[in-house]
Amino acid sequence: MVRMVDVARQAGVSPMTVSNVVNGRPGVSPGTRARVLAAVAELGYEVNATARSLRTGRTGAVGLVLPDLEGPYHAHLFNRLAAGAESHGWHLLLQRTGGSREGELAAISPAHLRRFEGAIVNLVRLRPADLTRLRLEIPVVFIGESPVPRRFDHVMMDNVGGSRAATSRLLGTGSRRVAIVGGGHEDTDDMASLRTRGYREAHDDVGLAVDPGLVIEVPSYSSDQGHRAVLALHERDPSFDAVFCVTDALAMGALRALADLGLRVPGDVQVIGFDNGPEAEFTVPRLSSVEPGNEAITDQILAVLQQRIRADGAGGSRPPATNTAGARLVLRESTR
Amino acid sequence: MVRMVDVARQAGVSPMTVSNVVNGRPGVSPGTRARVLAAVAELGYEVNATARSLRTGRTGAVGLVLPDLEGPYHAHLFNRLAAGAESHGWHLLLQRTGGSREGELAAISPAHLRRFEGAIVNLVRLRPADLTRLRLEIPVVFIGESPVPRRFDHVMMDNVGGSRAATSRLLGTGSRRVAIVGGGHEDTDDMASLRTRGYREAHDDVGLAVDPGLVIEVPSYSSDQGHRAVLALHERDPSFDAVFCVTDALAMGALRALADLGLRVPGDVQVIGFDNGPEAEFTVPRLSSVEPGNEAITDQILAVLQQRIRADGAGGSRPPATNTAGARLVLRESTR
DNA sequence: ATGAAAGCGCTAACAG
DNA sequence: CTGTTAGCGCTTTCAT
Repeated sequence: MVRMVDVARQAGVSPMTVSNVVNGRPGVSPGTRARVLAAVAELGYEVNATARSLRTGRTGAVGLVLPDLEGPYHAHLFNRLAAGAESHGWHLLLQRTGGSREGELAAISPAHLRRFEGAIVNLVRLRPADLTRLRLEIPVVFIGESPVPRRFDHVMMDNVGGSRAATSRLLGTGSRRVAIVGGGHEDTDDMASLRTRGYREAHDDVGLAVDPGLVIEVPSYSSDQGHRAVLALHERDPSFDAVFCVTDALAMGALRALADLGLRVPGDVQVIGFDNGPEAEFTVPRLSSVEPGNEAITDQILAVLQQRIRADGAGGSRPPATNTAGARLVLRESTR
Repeated sequence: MVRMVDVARQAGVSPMTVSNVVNGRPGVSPGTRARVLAAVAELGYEVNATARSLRTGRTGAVGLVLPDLEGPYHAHLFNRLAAGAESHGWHLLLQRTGGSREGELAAISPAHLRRFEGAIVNLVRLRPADLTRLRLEIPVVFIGESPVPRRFDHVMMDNVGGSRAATSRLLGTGSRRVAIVGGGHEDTDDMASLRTRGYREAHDDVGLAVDPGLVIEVPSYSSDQGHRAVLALHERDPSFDAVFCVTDALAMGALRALADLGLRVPGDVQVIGFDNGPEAEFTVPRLSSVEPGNEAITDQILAVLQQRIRADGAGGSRPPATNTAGARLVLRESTR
């Protein structure tokens, strides 16, 4: 391995001068700079990021911690954030927790998080109580629906508003028996509960009661669960005339199940998803979906993170922010 | 930040003893160990991975370098590899190149790669000529179809065999005008060329000539390209009666385009994809696809990498291996 | 079984 | 403009 001292020797200068050249710091004469750069090229020197990081405490890398990459939503999130991070001068590295308690605890431990200058973390299993004693040694922005203690920054989408808009649309176009796939008890503030809250509010708006039999919980948000849920519902009670799925992945499974059942979409059953990923354009029929403001969310996350990273150490940092991005409905062929 | 010295002071021992306890090394009396662990718990000490890494040269992290996460294939690859890496005691971190020359060059520079103990790299833009002078300072296994110099380990799937099987099936079930979406010139060894080779071989097998008008190049392998390609082909020459898409993502777009055109699948046009991702189960109609041996590939990649990491420094490491995993056809509703 | 010394490669702070 | 000193937190080596 070629070290800075080797370059220094080769160029006949001190390591410090090499450091100054390599890092583009001012105050090096053109001649010296040229000799150093020549030595760098000749020896094929590359800075040792680990050593630099130990010395400066900065790594240039930002971590994105996600449960996994099932379903397209997280993949697109990563793509958008990676592109955005680039323009902030960071490298985004994705780490997976597997969606388990242990995986999440390990991922947010200082030992792992210190690889990064800052992190964007999406928890799904840990409860706020698990986080009360958490000491974060780097700036962290939490994303996703899992509630976190107030003292942390949290960027999320407008789950309630988006679900309410979707459900209102279904109820406003003749559907009376709207199922929600991926619904929950509304007794917590996780994704299932929040989106169920909007679903119920839309029912309240038109004076309709929610039938608990139409609120379907699922263990995960992948397509196979959507498929399975709709088949099971139809078996139990085929009276539903619309399905609101809390993710696009679930909705893709639901569309497949309706095709299996010989039901027409949107003629017999309307379907709306949530996320508005690129694949919504290519399902048969094309999927109507809640667009959660993906662009705005990406920008907000990175803005908050940059603020925190810059302010780190400096006093007067703003109080933690819970930012909510607006959602709107994108109508395609799966609704009337 | 709590350091090892702090723990040592608290426990009344030397830093070295703390190090021994924290790393589970033998030769520490039970009493001392207990006192150290108590101090660790009380102060909330976590080892500083950066410092450890600078000293030992090992990071515990393995990098996966991919162009991006467009389309489901790479996302599933990441999931599988992350799970596998876990069981080898590594953390898998995903880094994106954006699919550009500069992005790829930056990602494989020692500066970035040294964050990792080993890396799995999928290049799409760089040619072997760009890699001839490349000095890798950590073990790297290349994956994907982009050819790399012989001296590197390379794990890939059986592109030619898989494509040949898919095309043979189409030709064997009555189709005579089989288009390939994502095809290439066969003058290089990239994915498009390899899969086109199998496509041509299948034609040769039955004594049919390939119509160059049915070989459709695309700039990327996402669904919108598949959609666009099929619409354009139909406009130019609607005589095709089957479409072989070199990725599932393309095939999803193709299915959507055929629906737009009012063509029945598989009645009017048969469709086969490549990758056999989970979403192939949920398209309408369900997508027949080439299963490239995903499980086997994951295992091979990790096995080769572990071998290299363990052998690093030790002499007698085996010559670079080019492993090819077998492919087989999974038939669903989009074929007859 | 435990500890002291040295150093991984780099850069902040200061001196010249 | 350039160099010297010191040390980031940890672990290897060797002594006790």
